[in-house]
Amino acid sequence: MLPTVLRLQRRPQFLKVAGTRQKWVAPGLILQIRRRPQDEQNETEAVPEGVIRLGFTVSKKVGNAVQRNRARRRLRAAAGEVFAQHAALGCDFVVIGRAATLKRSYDSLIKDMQASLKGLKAWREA
RNA sequence: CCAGACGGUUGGAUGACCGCUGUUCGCGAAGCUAUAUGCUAAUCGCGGAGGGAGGAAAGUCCGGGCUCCAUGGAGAUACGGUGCCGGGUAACACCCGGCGGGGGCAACCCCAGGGAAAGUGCCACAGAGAGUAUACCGCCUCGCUUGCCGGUUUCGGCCGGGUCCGCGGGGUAAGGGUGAAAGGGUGCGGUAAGAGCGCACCGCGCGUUUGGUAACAAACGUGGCAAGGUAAACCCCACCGGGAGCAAAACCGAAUAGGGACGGCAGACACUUCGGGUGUCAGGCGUAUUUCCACGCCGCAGUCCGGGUAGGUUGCGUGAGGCGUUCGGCAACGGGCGUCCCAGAUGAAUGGUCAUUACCUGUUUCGGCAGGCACAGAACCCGGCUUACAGACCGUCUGGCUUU
RNA sequence: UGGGGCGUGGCCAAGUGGUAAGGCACCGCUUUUUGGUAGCGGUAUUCGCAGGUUCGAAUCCUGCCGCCCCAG
Repeated sequence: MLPTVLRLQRRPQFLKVAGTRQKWVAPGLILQIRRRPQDEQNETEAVPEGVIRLGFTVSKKVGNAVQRNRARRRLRAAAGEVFAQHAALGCDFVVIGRAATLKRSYDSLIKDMQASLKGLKAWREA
């Protein structure tokens, strides 16, 4: 049974993840992580236990709208393969696209993602 | 064949695996009920079918639809916009046809193209003079003085001439020079020299006639040159414009706090602006429970109502719609008939990966190999404009060369 | 979506129709034993890009490009 993967949908959620200052920079992407504390359940946005939440950010530095869309789609496809299998439970992630995301091959992108999870000690064997 | 002008179409293809998001159908969950072999507005899951970025989706420069706000009607002022004429259109700053001006051998292209005899302003430098024109050089004429020439002489001068120089008065605007621009141009006549002073042609203004719906054009007559440029300087004239925007707007509506209504329970005293408020004691609640003390909070507990936040739903795609055909029109476009339904997201889908292939470039041992494959992503919708764009294809026309 | 502003030497910038000030920086010279200071001289501008109006445009008009800010 694979864990549920939800999407981050609000700007404050993204800011919370960025506020932890925990990140890993890979050639094809940047990964930010926030481990949700247990006592967050009594807040308004209660999230069930063991759920992985994921958000994507691609800034205007990457290129025009077409290039930004393409970068986000490649990251989303790669994350769909990696995160449900190997990401630590109960964490929020933000994946940031870089200019190299467009040029980098798909295999390298997946390896970048796996290395980032291991680097942040959020790797979980399937 | 080469060079060019104009108009239009298109914006790679196929397959495999894994996904995303609407629509629709079926089943199930779930919910409701009269508990049955019933029902389905919304929600979730599974399966089937079918749909899923553009010519510019872009810039947000114009014009509309739609929604709300304001507004009794009409007008004026201010502000902003538009600006040859006619037509098209829901409307436009758009489009079509025509006129005028400019460019090109031509096809064809470009033009904010109303008013400068209503007024104001500006026209640097240069130049004599820059807007009631001017007079520096020059040209002509008149006068004077000196020199000069001729005559005469009593040798002091006098008379005449007026080529040269100078001074003064007048005439002139042809020539020189300055400038972006010097107050019509060329020629002939004319004159002391000149000048629209006169004449011819051209240009310009005015009038009439003819053609044209009109802009305008042509012809004839006439004026005798007056009226420099600039309105993308102020301005004048004509016409148009209420404001804001789908994060508009409508509906549903949690928690918390606050507001109101209802009846129930609830005390006394003091002060007071007599609605109520404040203080003391009493009372209630909380600190697991009970009693006392202490502390904190306070009218208590309940039912209902309205506004309204988060959030959700609608707005939201049948439309000034696409395609085909026919009729009218030079055309833009309009009418008729037939046919089709064609994206709907909201941290935002429309894809990811791989393979084959088309095309282009380089290289080649002619087997291949390497690289590239434009501009660019809907966000309420529509009509335009502007800007970006690798290539491919089609049609019409112009000039040149060659051949027949 | 709506609104506003800016773009001038390498940097900061003035100039609102008449041919682009000033300061810092840079280079050279003088002064000084040397360096600094001080003084003198010099360099470099398609005025963001393109078109138009005008005799003439950084300036006026139109269309683009880039950057910044504000409101929701």
